This record gives sequence, structure tokens and C-alpha cells, in this order.
Amino acid sequence: MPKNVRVRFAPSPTGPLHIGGVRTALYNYLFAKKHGGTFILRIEDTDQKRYVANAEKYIIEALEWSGIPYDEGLEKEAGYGPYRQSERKEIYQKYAQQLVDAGWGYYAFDTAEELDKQRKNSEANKETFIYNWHNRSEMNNSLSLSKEEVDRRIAAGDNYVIRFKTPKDEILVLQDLIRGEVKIDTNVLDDKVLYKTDGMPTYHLANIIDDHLMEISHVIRGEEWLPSMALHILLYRAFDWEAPEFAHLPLLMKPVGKGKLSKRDGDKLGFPVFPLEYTNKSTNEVSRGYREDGYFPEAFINMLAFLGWNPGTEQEIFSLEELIQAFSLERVSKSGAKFNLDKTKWFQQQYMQRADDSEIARMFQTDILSKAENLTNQNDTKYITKVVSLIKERATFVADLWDLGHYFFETPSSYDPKVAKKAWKEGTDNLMKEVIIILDEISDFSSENIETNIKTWIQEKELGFGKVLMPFRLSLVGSMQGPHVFDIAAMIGKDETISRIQKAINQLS
RNA sequence: GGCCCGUUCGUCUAUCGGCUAGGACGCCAGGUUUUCAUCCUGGUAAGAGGGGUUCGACUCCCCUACGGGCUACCA
Repeated sequence: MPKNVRVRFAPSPTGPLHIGGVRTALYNYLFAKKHGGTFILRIEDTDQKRYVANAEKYIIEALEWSGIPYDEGLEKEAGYGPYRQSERKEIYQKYAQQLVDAGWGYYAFDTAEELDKQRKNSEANKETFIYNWHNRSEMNNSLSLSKEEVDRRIAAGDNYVIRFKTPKDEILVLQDLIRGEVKIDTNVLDDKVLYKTDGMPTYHLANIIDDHLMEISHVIRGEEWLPSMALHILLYRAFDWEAPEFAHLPLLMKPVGKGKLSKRDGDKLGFPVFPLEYTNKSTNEVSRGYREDGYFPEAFINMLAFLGWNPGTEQEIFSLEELIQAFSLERVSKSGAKFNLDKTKWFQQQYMQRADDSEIARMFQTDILSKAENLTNQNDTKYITKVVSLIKERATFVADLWDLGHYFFETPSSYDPKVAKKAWKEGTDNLMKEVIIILDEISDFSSENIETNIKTWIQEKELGFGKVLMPFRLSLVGSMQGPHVFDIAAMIGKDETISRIQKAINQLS
């Protein structure tokens, strides 16, 4: 990269960020870090009607949880601020005026109602309404009206917008880092509104001005912006500014059905679309988040990175540092990617298996065990870590650990009836009573010792392993699951093991 | 409707003119675990269609179809 790399993630605070937005932020982050550049957060709040108060905080928190914090932006001023577009009104006003003075922009007085009516008329006649070179002289604007009339209207306080005077008869050849050359005929472009009646710029104007003033080197954004790239390039030309490089990312699609992933899909389809849980303050509706569902941020990010990009090797598990090293825009795919929940869970499971037992134990303890009452060893970090080492391999989420290993912390309160019917037969109680006697005689109650003693006895008596081991497990666990049964016995100790068998004898015989 | 982008197993993707089209998820089967899960092994399954270019096309070009995006004084 010849230039100083500066990229930005510029969301609109109209609600929570969804995972498509997080992925866009991620690719920007990876690109910046890869090239020793700066990752900037800018808030594009030029639409005052759609502003949502807690969205900004949510976006920042989401980036932090994801492990991709911004270097520069809100509250991280570095001489390019403010980073909230609503606080940059005067800047846009000045540049909008400059455009008009240079003949690249013009005042237009057509009201929204008038335009809407014309659009509807055109549609009824199966025509396309477009506000540009072919009809701008018939509309109410400073190109069709006399200068006196325009001055009079402005002085009288008439509402006006500033539109871009799109040049005619030109084929633009645009360069996109992901898509290559894109050709656009300027005659099909419309004269976009750049400056609104309310004194705010539209996205297009604010975006170009900010990217220029903030010295953005690469614009990495969603494919939905590809159609407006022509206008943006034209604006850079109008201002006589050097344009940044562009890269339009493929969109994230719904896992089933048609269309791009939207904020409403998650709750409908049964998976989170948001990184963090979100409560809609006006409806009190709660949407699930990956964090609350128990995903590790590393797994979440790894999954997102692979939705539209791949390293070209067969490695799939990447730490953030490895992603930075491996990332390149050239390897971003061109077509949209359907989100896949199964694969997402698989990534989480991989991270779970690779995590340190002690780290998982800490989470298990704080998130689950500490919230329960009257559990044995619920504060014994060493014990919990040992439990985790025994059951982690069958878990995907920390929350799974409870279902997988609750019997390490409490006596089973019931026995799976189906299993009990199969495992606890006529005469089982007598066998279990003998097991109690054998166990009671073991002084070093280790897993190996218990196993040796029980198995020797089974073989001597020619009993058959299943006849003894099934009810043994049922007594300790309450069902037919869990790790090596002798490990469980050793963990809970001799007294508890014997007491559980006695309880089972009492209840099942 | 107009404009733009895209199209390899069900899904995410590899392949940048030589392919018996590779991997992962999912699914199926077998094995290990005298439980359950994990795990291991194997299997299933793809170049949208039609024209070119070429000794040779999944790869390049064109057309069609399909998918997606945009088409607001929203971003």
C-alpha cells in the first residue's frame, strides 16, 4: 500500500448493528491492521427522523465485544473530528455552496409532493421518472427559473434542496478492488439531492466530504452502495479531490428464502442477527444477541470473516491476529453469502474445545454455578476445572456444561424412567448393595482403584458389565450420559457415591 | 419497468486454460467409547442453459435464464 491506510466504518444510528454491519466493520478493521493503518468510526446521523438514541452506544459496545475496537472516532479524537455528522453541518453547508458556485449544483424548489405525483404518473404510464438532464429544464430549479426568481424565492424563505448537475454523455469507467471495472453511462444517472430542506446534507454529500477531510484511503462498504459509486466519483471530480479506492463487499443473505439478511430475520428464523442483545425501547421487544446466546467473540468473528472471504488454504480456525495476517480484499468473493447457523455453532464448538479448562471453569462458575444455591463444591475452582476437563469435549457453549455435568454438584433428584426400566431389573438392588460394600473397602478412592475393584468383582462373579455398570451410572448421574463412570465416582467421593447408590436402591427397588 | 452486480455440492467455498473438480458445515454408514456426546474412517452431493474463442474450457467472450442490489429531501 503506497498510501497511509485510513479506513472507516460509518454506520447510521438507526438501531442495533446487525451481523452484516459487523462483518463490514471487521473487513475494514482487518484491512487497516494488515497495512498498519487506522480504523475510524464515524456516525452518519444526517437523517434526523430515523435517529435512535441508544444505537450509537450499542455500535461501540458491539465493536468492543467483537474485539475490533476503532482507533479513531467518537471520543477518540485525532484531529479529524467531529466524527458525528450532525455536528458537522457548517462544513457541509460550505461545500454545498461551493458546488453551486462552481456550477456543479443547483437549487431545486420542487416539493416532495410534486415529485411524488410525477413519479406515480410516470409509473402509471409505464415510464421511468428520473430527474436529470432530460427534464431538469422543465422543473422548478435555478436552471429553469430566472436568477431574479430564484433569489426572490430564497429570500422569501421558500424550501429548496441542492441537486447535483450530473454531466451528460459520458461513460464512466470505475475501478472496484473486488469487482474490477464497472462501466456506467452518466445519462442514466439522476440529479441526486445533496443538500436537504432541513439544512442537512444527504448521505452522498456528507460521505464524500468526510472521507476527503478525514483522509480516507479506502472505502470498504456493502454492495448496496455500488450503484452510487458513480455519483461519488463525480463528486470527487467536482471538488477536484483525489478519490479513495473502493471495495464493495458482497451482501449477507437470509439462510432460507430470498433477499439480504435484515434486522427482522433473526427472531423469525430462530438465530441472532445482532452481536449483542437489543431491547427496542419503544416496543420493549427483545432481540437475541450472539453474546447472550453464549458465543465467544473469537468464534463469532472467525465465522463472520469466512462469510465472503477465505484465505485460499484449508485452515478455517483463525485468531484475530492470524486473520489480520491472512486478509486481503482480492480474496473477498463477489457473490452474496447465506448465513449458516450450523457452521456458526461449529466454529463456537471449535473454540470451546481449544479453550483452557481453567478459563471455561471460571465462566461456568460465574455464569451458572454462582447463581445456583446449595450446590456441592460450587466455589471450588480446582474441582470445577476438573469437572470441565471431563465434560468439555461434549459441550459447545458454557451453558451446556450444566446439563452435561450438574450431577457433579448435586445428587440426582430423579431417574430417567426409560433408562431405569432398562437398567434396573429384578435383583439389581442386591448387586448394588454388594457394590456399596466393595466401594466402602477402598481406601484410596481413585478412578483407577474403583475401576479395578469393581471390574475384578464383576469378572469373579461372572456378572456381565452392563448389569452392574448401567445401574451404577444411573445411580450417580440419573441418566445414561456423562464421562467415564469411575471418574464421576472418584470426583464426587466415596461417601457421596455410596449415598447415591443407597438412594437409588431405596427409590428404584 | 430502468440501471448495476453476481451465478461451482443443500450451505460456505478452492480452482486464476490441462480436473479423476479439493476442503468445511450438514446428512448417511461403519468404528472407538461396555452410557451419551466427542472423536476417527468412509460415503452422499456441484460447474444455470445455449452459443462462440482454443489443441483443450468451471476458468476468456456473447446471449438467455435465474439470483441479488439500487432506483427517497433513508443510509
